Amino acid sequence: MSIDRRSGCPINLSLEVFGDRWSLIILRDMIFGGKRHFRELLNGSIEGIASNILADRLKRLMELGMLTKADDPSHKQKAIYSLTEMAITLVPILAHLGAWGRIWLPVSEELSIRAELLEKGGPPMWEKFMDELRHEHLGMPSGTPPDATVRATLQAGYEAVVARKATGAGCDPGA
Amino acid sequence: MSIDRRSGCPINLSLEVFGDRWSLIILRDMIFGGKRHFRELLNGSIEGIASNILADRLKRLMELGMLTKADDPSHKQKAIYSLTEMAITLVPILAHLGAWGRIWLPVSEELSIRAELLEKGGPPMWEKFMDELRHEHLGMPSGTPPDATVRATLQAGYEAVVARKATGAGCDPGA
DNA sequence: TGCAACTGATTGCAAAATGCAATTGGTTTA
DNA sequence: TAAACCAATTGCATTTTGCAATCAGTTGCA
Repeated sequence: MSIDRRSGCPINLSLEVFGDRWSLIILRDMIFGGKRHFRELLNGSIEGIASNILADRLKRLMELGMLTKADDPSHKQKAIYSLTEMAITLVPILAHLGAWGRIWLPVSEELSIRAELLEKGGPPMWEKFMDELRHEHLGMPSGTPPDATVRATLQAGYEAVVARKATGAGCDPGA
Repeated sequence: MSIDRRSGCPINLSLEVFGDRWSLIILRDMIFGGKRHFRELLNGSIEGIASNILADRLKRLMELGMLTKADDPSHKQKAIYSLTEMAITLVPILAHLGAWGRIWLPVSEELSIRAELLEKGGPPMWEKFMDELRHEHLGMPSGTPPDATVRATLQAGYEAVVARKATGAGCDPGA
């Protein structure tokens, strides 16, 4: 399950890191969903990852230097997974990937609003988001108040769409 | 082998399109290598794809709308594969992926020079490259002379590295 | 103290994907 | 007419995946 090294081409090597069905999903949930624990990733993923696959990919991503693991002081069995700088710099790629998917694939509105906001925010927003992730995961200092984070902005956009769709679907008593 | 639709998330859907070991390699060889025929892709790929996998992925990429196939007028059995606009717009993602891989993974110098040049060229170079691909694959008009193409620039960079490494390795009779 | 719920995993097993070599039916070239 | 070339396809062994059940240890609560 380690790297193959079929060739030294950067695209090939990148593909060997996350060219599978689950690795990037896990990183997405950690980056955009703020998930740090095994259970959060297991139960929180809408795609429904199996626990053995999750365990395997977490191990693999650690071996590849994308994640680190630490004990959670609040619970002797709890582990906290952290993104490394290597994983944090994936943000622009995820932003592009989301933008591409939004154009060409049958995305759902509520799940693509984050991609839309991130695309509109452009590189400055990505940089801000990466700084927030460095603060959260690497303990770097941060100048952003907790209520003005990029993640909170994206989450608010998501919730606005969900709320609007709920009323639009006939749940609004005034309609 | 068609799309799963585990969720409507743009990143997930993108992953279902090329979240495997070979699809993006094939697209890379078509985009950067100018490969259009089955044999070119089969024998030209340094990673060594098997013919059944190649056939399967070409079929799948056609079903997904990333490629089209046409008869080659020069040979009744020859098929020409063309990129669609959907595939051409992958160029910025490939550029980012190459840049990321170049930083974090053990890339080889000769295979990463293209990624370096593409990164240095930035979005203007990517746009020019996409226009060239539209000309080649979609028959759009082009204002770029054949010797000043982005692909030719990248290829020249590659060959310069190969030549330098060959002399540096002791093949230079004057050394 | 006892027990259920929760922690990060591991195991067994069937199904699917992969990689390899050989082969297919047809076309072109020498 | 024979050899080389064309885009695949087939058979088969190996590997990976996905699912359900299970594991041993920890915590919170009655």
